[in-house]
Amino acid sequence: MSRFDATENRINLTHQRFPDYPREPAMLVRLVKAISQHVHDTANLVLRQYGLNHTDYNVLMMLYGCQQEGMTVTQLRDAAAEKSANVTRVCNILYDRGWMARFADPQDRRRVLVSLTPEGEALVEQFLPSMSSLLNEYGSAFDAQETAMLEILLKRLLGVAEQIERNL
Amino acid sequence: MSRFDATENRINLTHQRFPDYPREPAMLVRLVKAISQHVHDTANLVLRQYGLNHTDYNVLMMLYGCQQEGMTVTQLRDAAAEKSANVTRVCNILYDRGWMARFADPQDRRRVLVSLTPEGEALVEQFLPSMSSLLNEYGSAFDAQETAMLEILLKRLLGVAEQIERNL
DNA sequence: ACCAAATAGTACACAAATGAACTATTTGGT
DNA sequence: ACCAAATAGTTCATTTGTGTACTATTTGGT
Repeated sequence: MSRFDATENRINLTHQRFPDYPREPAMLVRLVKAISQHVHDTANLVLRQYGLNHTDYNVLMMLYGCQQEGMTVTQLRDAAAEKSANVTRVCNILYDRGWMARFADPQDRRRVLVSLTPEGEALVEQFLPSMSSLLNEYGSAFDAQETAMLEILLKRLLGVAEQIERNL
Repeated sequence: MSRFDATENRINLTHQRFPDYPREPAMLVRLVKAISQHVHDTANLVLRQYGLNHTDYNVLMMLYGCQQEGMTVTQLRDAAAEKSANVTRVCNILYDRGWMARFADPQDRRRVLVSLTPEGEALVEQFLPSMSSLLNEYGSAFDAQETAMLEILLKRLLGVAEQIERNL
């Protein structure tokens, strides 16, 4: 019995009490929230042994997957889907631990470029097996076709969510 | 051009550098995170006029959709998918504002039962139109079949995520 | 009946996230 | 050329979220 049943029952009853409350999107949004929380919590458990948390990991992975010599903090903010102030906070931590390098962008003096240090690269490659295993477990929920379908549907939902936020 | 493209490019490159890093589930997990964040941010904007934030809303909705006279804090924790300490924190706020009632459970002296006050019910019904509109906008991304498919797939992913966490 | 283990909810210290303000720099319009 | 508006990144105060410890109560095994 999933804990989500409790959530679902509440949503169904809300829809009955207030018929304009749209059951389906409410469910989707709650499911997304619950999954995100679980992933976050589990990732935190896995990453603890490396002295990291999920947010650190997200930022590090975006740096690892960067093909230029460095990326701006704004690029990192977008890729990691974190607020600017939080990116700065996490970057400070990573920098203090020697995993991140910072240098001025010669093309725009407002900008700071950030990249992984060799120690940072080594750290990432240290935790990548564990995190890959975890991700594979999530992926095991679906076959290839379902995975592709889900990616398409989620991308669409994200597109709409981004649009809604822009229009506010 | 979605900001998610930046994320996707980093994931693709990471997969090239480290082929065991599973591109598909990494994408799914990142999409879920991004959507959750957008929903959270937008909900906060919408709810601000009522003096509420997204977490408050989530808790209130679980209370509104409760058919018994009250629910235990543990039930609320499960339904709202929040940590116990956070539920207590939010309940304190709602209680202080007169939106929530608290009383002892006659059947188990460890338990506290919580429910909406009439003012709390009125508050919920005040913001329900706005939040319903927002949810309908998210739902507009899909037709009925896609919605049903997405709900099924996300429920499965949540089931796996819950299982993984239990096994740790 | 007794007692260890489990449970319920809260307090509290701390971590993580965020909004707003800020300074420096760049851009775009006149 | 000038300047207002926009941008980049950081700081900082505050809010939000969480892990752990705690007390009281209940459960389950002997």
